Parts: sequence; structure tokens; C-alpha cells
Amino acid sequence: MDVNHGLGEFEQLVLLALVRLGAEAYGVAIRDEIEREAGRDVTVGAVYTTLLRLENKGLVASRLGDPTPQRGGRRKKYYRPLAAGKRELAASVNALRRMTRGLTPGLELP
Amino acid sequence: MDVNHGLGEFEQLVLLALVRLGAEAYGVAIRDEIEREAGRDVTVGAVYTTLLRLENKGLVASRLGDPTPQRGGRRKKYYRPLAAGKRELAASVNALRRMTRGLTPGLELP
DNA sequence: GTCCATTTCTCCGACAAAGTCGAGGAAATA
DNA sequence: TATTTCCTCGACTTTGTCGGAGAAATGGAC
Repeated sequence: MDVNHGLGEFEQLVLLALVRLGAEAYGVAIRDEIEREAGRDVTVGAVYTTLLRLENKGLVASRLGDPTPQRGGRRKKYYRPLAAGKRELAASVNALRRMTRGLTPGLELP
Repeated sequence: MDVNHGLGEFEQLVLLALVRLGAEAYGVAIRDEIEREAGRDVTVGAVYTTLLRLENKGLVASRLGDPTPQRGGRRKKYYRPLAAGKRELAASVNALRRMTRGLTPGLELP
């Protein structure tokens, strides 16, 4: 009964990071990916909160990984986008693409 | 004292509509532009609230237009992005572009 | 001409949703 | 058991959303 009103900006970013990272998508890696690619500085806490909400909305799923053989190698929790998540993401990305169609990086209209 | 953390999704959309509409950017036209281009259904109230917040943050400015010679032609309030607004918008749009670089409309990685 | 219904547009107040942070806890290794 | 890596939780701020009220203008009935 909740015909979803689209993704927030950060949810979009997190979902995109999931797509980009593929099998390697877990909390810390996601944070790093966003910082590296989007140039945006966020805390891991923010990422986890968002991940949890996305999971509650049925847009992503998670699974626990095995412990890695390194100091402090705690089990990671990997995330992947579900079909509904991909659909939502594609919709909002494409909306953005339409809105920015024909705009230069400086936002001029050619 | 407020090292700004970027724009929300809707703020982004409204700002983009301003850029696209140029001199014709006022409340109702902005709503229509977003509906037409982004395919997203919003109320005018939502747009005004966002516009007001953007103005308070110094990202857009407004001026009153003249009454138009048509039934109910109340004076419009035109908005335009300020330098800081364009900067913010360009930053978040470019971040999105980097994150979606190489992704198909269906979000596959080629 | 005067009223008032109608149209166009803007403002406001309240609430829901998303975003953010920081401290703290669990599990693994050395 | 000290250290490292990662995840959870709770509190709070910022954004997003709506619906209805209000202001300004016109057109027509009388």
C-alpha cells in the first residue's frame, strides 16, 4: 500500500556503489567507494543506516561472508541490489539523465 | 559555520529545473517541468517549500514579475540560481555522473 | 460601475522520511 | 588480552511532502 515516492539522494549513491562493487559490496568498501568516486565524505554509520532502510524496503539483500585470514578480520556483511532495487535505481538515474541532458559539466546549455 | 553537506535529491531537481527554464522559472512552471521531464508527480507546495529553503541557504534568488493580461494573472515570482547554487548543483550532478559512468540505462556494466 | 465567482499563483504549518553522527559492541588474530 | 576490523544502535537535524489558506487579478451579471 505504499507506491514508493522514489529514492533519496544518498540511497541512490549507496545503491550505485553496490552495482559498481558487485561481489565486494560491504559497509566499509561502500563508504570508500562513495568517497573515492563521488568525492563525498561520509561516515560508515550513515552507510549502514541507509543499507538497513533499503533492506527493510525490500530493495537490497544481505549475506554474511566468512572471516578473512587477517588481523581483526571480522566477518563482513555483503549486500546486493534486488530486482526492485535495480528498478528504482534505474528509474531515478534515468530521470536525472533526462533532466541533465544537454547540460555541460559547468551546467551551461550549449 | 556550516560546511554544507550537499543537496537533497529534490533540491537537485528543482535547481535543475531552474537552469532548464531560464527566465521562465516560477513555481508552477517548475512543477510542470519536473513532471514532464523527470516524470515525477509533485505538488506545487512541495516546490515552494524547497524553493524557500534554497533561498534561505543563499543558493537561489527571486524577483517579482509583472501581472500578465490573463484571467487570474497574478504576479509571478521568478527564481534563478545564484553562483553558490550553480556550484553546488554542478558538484552533485558531476558526482552522479562519475558514479554512473559506464552504466547502461538498465544499469548493467558493459 | 460594483460585486463576486473564478482562475492563477504563492505562502504556511504540520508531519513523515531520509540523512548524519558518535559511541559502543562483537568477532577475529596475534 | 590487546588490537584491528567491522557492524549496531539511538538521538538528532535536514529534506521531502502535502493540503488548505490567502492574495491578486479578470470577466461577467446586474
